[in-house]
Amino acid sequence: MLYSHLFGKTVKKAPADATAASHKLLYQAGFIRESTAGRYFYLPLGQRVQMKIMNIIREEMDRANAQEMLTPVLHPLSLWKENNRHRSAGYELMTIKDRRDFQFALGGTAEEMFVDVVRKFRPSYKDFPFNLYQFSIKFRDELRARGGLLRVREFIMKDAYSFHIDANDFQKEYEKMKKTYTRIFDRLGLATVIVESDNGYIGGEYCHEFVVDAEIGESKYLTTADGSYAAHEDVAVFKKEPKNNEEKMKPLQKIPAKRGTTMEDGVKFHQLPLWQQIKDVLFVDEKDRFILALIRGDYEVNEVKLKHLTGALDLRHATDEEIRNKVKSEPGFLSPVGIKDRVQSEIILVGDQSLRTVVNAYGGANQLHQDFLNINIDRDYKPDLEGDIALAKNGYLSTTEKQLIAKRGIEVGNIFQLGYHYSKKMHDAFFVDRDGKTKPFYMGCYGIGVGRTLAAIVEKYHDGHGILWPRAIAPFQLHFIALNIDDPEIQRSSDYLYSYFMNHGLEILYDDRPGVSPGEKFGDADLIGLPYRLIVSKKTAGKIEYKERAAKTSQLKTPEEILKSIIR
RNA sequence: CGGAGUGUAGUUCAGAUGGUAGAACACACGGUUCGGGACCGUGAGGUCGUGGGUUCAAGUCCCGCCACUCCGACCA
Repeated sequence: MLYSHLFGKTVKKAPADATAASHKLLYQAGFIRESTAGRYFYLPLGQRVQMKIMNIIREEMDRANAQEMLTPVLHPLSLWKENNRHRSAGYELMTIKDRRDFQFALGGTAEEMFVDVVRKFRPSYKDFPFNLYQFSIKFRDELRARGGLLRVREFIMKDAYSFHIDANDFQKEYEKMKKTYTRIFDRLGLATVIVESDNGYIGGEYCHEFVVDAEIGESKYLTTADGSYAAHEDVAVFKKEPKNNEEKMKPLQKIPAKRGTTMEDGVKFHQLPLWQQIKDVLFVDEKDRFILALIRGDYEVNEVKLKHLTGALDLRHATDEEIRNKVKSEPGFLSPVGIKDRVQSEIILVGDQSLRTVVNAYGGANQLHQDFLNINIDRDYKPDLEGDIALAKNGYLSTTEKQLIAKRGIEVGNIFQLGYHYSKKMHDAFFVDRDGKTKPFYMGCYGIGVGRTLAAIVEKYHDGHGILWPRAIAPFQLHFIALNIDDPEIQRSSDYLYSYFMNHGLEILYDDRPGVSPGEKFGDADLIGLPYRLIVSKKTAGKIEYKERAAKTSQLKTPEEILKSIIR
């Protein structure tokens, strides 16, 4: 490729509001441009990288016997309605109508489509298992796009869906995909952590994220130093050590308490530890039920766990007005004790197991400036539901007594167990088994965000001057700079070398621009970040200056020597 | 959804108190330079996000809308 013909050029300044390194560099180096928020043009350089990433994913998926196909981007909305997912995913699902008023969803993920195409064949048990995948544009109506390619509203995703006759068979595929993904990210130069996580609106019972460690990432997870445990904050569990269980229960006492409304105010007023306080967080779900989450004072409520325990799809915090008028309590003084007698509408008391690690707890008394002392579970209140609704944090102990470390990372891929989540809800999603009976098929799905992976690579591979592309995905291998190209002799030899390397199958970007200063050409080469830089000038005297992007020094070599060091 | 902020040339920004739209970079042409983002000259490029209002006069003041960015989505 002649640089002089390359569409998209480097610029000195990145947009003022770009904060992510990958965003700035991909912009400055001419790989991407924004269309509207969260929708990007991939310029020729960017698209070359994207294609290379896709090809690596494709090779590894094919190696794992998955089969590539393609589904329409517009999904009939009726399909999404079969399992009511248009509602649960409604907040980020986009819909569109054609001229006949036929409604479509702009696909954000394609489980329904793949179930639909599979059931068209009325499969037999003999046809299983199989794994189908595609690369296609996915639409997510994100509340907020962020960090260049890191969180966007439109992107290419590799999504795969596997179909099985039972859980056993699926389990093998799940493990195979874990290995395949690790191989893929390995080849892309990314070290990934496999993190247990929440299925969210995709559904199913368990799943894992592939996370690249990075401060800029949005995925919060907890891990142990030895890596034996890694789980997303949404699902991470930890040990809730007993506090004062040996203490004797004292009688419940109501006392005046002129204090502020924070947990800290309670600690100061009563001169008692934070952990002895009961934290009461009132939520309202999508059915307008009140949900009072109860937890030991030094812990925080994990909303994802709370949703799972209560079956709520959507939670929001109750307003002060609701606490006063509907629950007949007082912000900052909520208490499970006697609260059911106050509320007319439905209220569900959800207790965290940590409540059982304390006796004689204290907290509000559902009235302004009134507190209870010596509150005891079972005696003074009884949760309707009890379980784990606590948020794991840095420094807590894992269930195996190891320190948990909180980290952030970029979620570049994930694998989901779907089980019967779709096949039981959608009609005809079955196969005919050996015994002649129809049974729902068992599913899994597996996704990789291509653009986000690209951004994650840049986050990992850059320095103060620009990008350092790993060779496997660099848009070109060689950045060939001709200085003094106005000299016909140099022009002739550069042109010759350009074809020489091309003819040897190397991808080469030839900076043939006349009248551009050396400094500018070097700057552009560093910014674009191809793995090898070659220079020809008056000074190189028949040889070529060779330098690897990350290296400090260069050597003079012959074309043959360069070929040898590059084609390893 | 809440809070904060920003919309002026392709980009980064400047345009106190209202009075004929500016710079730098980038771009085009000419010339000089030529191993770490050189320089001189000339030139082209803007419905000041959008709609309304106040005013003799609005980029500037007021109101609505739109777009975009950042923070938060949590302790009752």
